[in-house]
Amino acid sequence: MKTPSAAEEPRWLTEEEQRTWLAYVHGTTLLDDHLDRQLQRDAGMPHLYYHLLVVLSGAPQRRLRMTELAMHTKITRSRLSHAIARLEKNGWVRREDCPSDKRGQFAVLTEGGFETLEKSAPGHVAAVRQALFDRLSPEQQKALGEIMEIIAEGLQPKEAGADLPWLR
Amino acid sequence: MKTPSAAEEPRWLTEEEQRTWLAYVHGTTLLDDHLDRQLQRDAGMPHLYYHLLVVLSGAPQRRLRMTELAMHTKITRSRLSHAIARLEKNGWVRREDCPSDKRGQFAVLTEGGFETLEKSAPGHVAAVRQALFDRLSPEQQKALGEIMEIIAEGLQPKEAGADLPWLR
DNA sequence: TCTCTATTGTTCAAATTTCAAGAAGGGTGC
DNA sequence: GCACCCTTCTTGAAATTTGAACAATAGAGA
Repeated sequence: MKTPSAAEEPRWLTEEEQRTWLAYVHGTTLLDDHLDRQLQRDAGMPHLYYHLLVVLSGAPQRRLRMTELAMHTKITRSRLSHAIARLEKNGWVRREDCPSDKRGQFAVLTEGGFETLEKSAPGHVAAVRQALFDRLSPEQQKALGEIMEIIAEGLQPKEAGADLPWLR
Repeated sequence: MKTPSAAEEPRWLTEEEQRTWLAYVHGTTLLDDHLDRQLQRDAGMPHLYYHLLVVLSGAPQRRLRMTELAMHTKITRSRLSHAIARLEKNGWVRREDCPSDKRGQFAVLTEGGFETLEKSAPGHVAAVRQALFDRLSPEQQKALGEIMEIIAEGLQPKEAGADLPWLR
């Protein structure tokens, strides 16, 4: 008979799981750092900020409500508020009031923001290629996509009350 | 004849590559956030700090030179200095002078730090399992480990002059 | 020994992120 | 209209991270 569930010995990671997890932490830490530096150097902003511009550039009329943008980028609205404020100072984004909801704000990619994006996109793509795609076989690329989609989906449960960053 | 290489059209990501990359960004962003919150709630520290304790606990005599610890965790010495200072305030780590190199410092896991680790480890492992391993097939786990090792290796070139965080 | 360069680790200030709180509008039921 | 709760977004302070500069020591070579 086993001990009560509250005192159950946790299922530790196997050695192979530990290796996998450590590789995950190392790989993501190094890649984050690498892209943040590359973009800070070549575009004057960290990766997240660059990604915000990318998402805006692909949205209808290059604009998105704050909460939607937070949702698309998987971050909190607070973090987004600060980030947009900074991008606004750079002249790369401007805010616009939402006509149908007086609480709402649009983040709009400016022409200057778009140009900055165009200038820095080649370097960024090259960095992602060099660090990631150029090193992986087609099978590994496919696997990585599937794996990351599973992880992302798992952390965004559909149920009400889920702890999602953009609802905090 | 093609245009000079400096003006070469960059190799943009294919649609599938874009999906993979977006999934990567989403998955890692959400998982980072998830673990930081879980550990902040249950152990009173972010994931990196927890990981520092883990690495120290596995080192000989539960101690490591600062630069070694930075190397093991893929971060800069500056970041590590701040982190260790905070962990020291918590009583989870202490510093010790290195007898053979007067510049050197050891970060040493204290008994209190070890106990904190023991208390929070089950919850952390459970979170990693739930978010990652429980959702992936054995093949996917294997693939993820291999992929992340490739990425990590690629970002740590052996050549002199490489831009490694712990040498900055 | 002396000099020059490299390594080690820290520090300050600026930038970013987190967290808790709050202002303001929307929407429902009465 | 009003009371109530929810959503939207922002704000300020604390925590963390980055980047540059620095002091101290190590190590190599003349």
